[in-house]
Amino acid sequence: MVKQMYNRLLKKYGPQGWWPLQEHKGVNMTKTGSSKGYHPGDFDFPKNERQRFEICVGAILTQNTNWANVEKALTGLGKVSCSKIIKMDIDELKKRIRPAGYYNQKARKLKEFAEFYNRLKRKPTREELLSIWGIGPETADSMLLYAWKEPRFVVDAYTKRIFGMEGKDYDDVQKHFEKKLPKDHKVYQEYHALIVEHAKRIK
DNA sequence: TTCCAGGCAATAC
DNA sequence: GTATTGCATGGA
Repeated sequence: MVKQMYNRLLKKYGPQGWWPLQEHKGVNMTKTGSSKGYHPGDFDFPKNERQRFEICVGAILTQNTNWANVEKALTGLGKVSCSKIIKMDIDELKKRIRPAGYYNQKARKLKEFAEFYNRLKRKPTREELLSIWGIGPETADSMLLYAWKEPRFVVDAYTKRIFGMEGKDYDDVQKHFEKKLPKDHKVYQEYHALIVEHAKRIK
C-alpha cells in the first residue's frame, strides 16, 4: 500500500524537486505559493554549505507555516549564512522573518540553531538536533533528509491525515513507512514532497 | 470574517 | 503520560 501510493502520486504529479532553494538557476516551475527554486529529478543537493544551511533555516521557518510566507522571510534574510544569523541583532532578525509568523519564537530558534551549526564538524545525529530548542521530530528529520541526504521518512500533519493515522505517535508512523521503503534518500525526499503536493490539491 | 498553513514548547489535567 | 493552549503572518 505504501509503495503503491508512492507510484500513484509520482505518476500523477511528477517529480517535485524538493527542497526548494532561493537562488538556484535552473528550472522555473510554477507551483502554489512559489515560482522557482525547485529542481525536479535532481537529488544532488545541497551543492554547498550555504545551501545546506538555507535548507535548515527553511525547515525552521516553515513550522506550521505556508511556504509562500517562508519565501518572503527568506528573501528578507538575503544570502543567509550561519555567521550572519549569529551576528545579527535579534530585533533585526525578527523584523526580517516577520512574514513567516511566530517571529519571536522563530528568531530564537534560528539563533539557537545557528550556534549549534557553527560548532558542527560533521553530520549531526537526530538526538543532537532534537536537543536544540525549537527543533522537533519533523524539523530534525527534514534537515537530515534534505540537508544531509539521510534516508529518513518525514512525517507531517498531511501524512497522518491522508493515511488515516491521525493521533498516532510520530515515531510509529515513521516506522510504518520506513519498513516498506528502500533506504534511499531520493525516494524519501520525493515521497514527502508528493504527499504535501497531494494534500494541497485535495483540500 | 473565518480558516489554516510543510510544528513546537509550555502548561494543564 | 496524554491533552490543550499560545505563538502570528498572509492568502483563500
